[in-house]
Amino acid sequence: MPSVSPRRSVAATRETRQRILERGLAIASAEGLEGLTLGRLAADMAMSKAGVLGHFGTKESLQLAVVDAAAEVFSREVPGRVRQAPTGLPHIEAVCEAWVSYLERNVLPGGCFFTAATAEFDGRSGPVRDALAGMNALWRRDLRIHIRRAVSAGHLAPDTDVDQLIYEIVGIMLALNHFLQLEHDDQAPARARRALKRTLAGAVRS
Amino acid sequence: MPSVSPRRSVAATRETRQRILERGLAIASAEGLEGLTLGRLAADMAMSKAGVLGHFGTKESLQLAVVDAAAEVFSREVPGRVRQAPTGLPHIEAVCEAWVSYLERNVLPGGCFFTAATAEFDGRSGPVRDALAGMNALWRRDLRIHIRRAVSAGHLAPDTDVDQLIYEIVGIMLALNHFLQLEHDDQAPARARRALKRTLAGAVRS
DNA sequence: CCTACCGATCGGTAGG
DNA sequence: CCTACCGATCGGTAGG
Repeated sequence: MPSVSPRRSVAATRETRQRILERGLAIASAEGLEGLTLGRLAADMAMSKAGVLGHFGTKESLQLAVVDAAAEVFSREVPGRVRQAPTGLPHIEAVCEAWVSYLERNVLPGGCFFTAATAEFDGRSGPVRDALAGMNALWRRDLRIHIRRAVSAGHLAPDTDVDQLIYEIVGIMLALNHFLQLEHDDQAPARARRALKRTLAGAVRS
Repeated sequence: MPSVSPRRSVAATRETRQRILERGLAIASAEGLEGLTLGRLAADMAMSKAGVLGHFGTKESLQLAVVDAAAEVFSREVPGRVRQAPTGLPHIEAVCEAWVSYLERNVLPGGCFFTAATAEFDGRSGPVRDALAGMNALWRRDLRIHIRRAVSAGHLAPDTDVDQLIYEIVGIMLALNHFLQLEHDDQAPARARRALKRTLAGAVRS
């Protein structure tokens, strides 16, 4: 007979942890990953600071967990929505459209978490910065694979500068987040789509 | 006979204030405008917190003064360097080149102050956010004027979508700052120049 | 420009 | 998961 019946079941604990992370991600997207304080998060959750901290140990662990939670949301909302798209250029177009749509729908109150957190931490050092850089690198790697496939399939020109194309796509997305968050410019998604169309058209095999 | 001989001359006080702002701008570009704390700034300046605060009154006033100082540096380094460029497309090209060069030379340790501060404050409200939004709007207005002149001069196509062009240029610059700060990618300036060339070429009168 | 404070909040710990 | 703390730091003030 196992010594069970803890105060809270493992499942309930895990659920609380997930709720904390969802709230933390929303706060961090709008107010920054450093602005996400234990006191603020605890107040939002109607918990004590110690209760929140108990799930993570340190603030840095909380920040790393929020980065992971952000990656999960992004994966679900962008690559996760286009798995059915045909390989090559159609897949790239679908990924870009899902990305624009993700920002357009304001899934997180502060826009793209990674854009905000990266700008916040790019001048620092440590595990959080490294985790953010790693996520950015992973995402670029994903893009790179799909662009290469589009070249192999003959959709894009054989001399396509893959890193140049990634650079330009990232710029279009950074601008979209910028104009949405700072100017609340509802024409920004249309501009992003136009810019993406023009940029991809310039790389199409002629 | 005026009651003069204060402890410090007006000129010396102004100079100290300027030194504080220069240091504050460097800190803020790397660690954020909120991460610029009075204690940190005072320690860097080998002054007391009260000594620093005396020049500004409140932290918010310090932040607003840093925003103004950033605008002065940017004006000097970008538009200030291309006043001799001929009106129209050559002026736009010169401005973009000065902008890339400004980021390439790492004038501020954390890259573009406005990019970092805008990302930090775009989800908030208040005078600092408003000042940053105003500076962004001023700069876009400047770009818009030069693009319109290039259209009038017949350098750019008459049906040029001015705001679309601004959007794409801003995206290229945001990406430049992103890849420089996060990846220390020394190929990023070349990519920015290539993207600018392609984008402007697409708008040239055919 | 300084010293000497203030209340509030920070991340974190002890103990239950 | 809580209460009750801790030392450090925050922005800011008083008084000189």
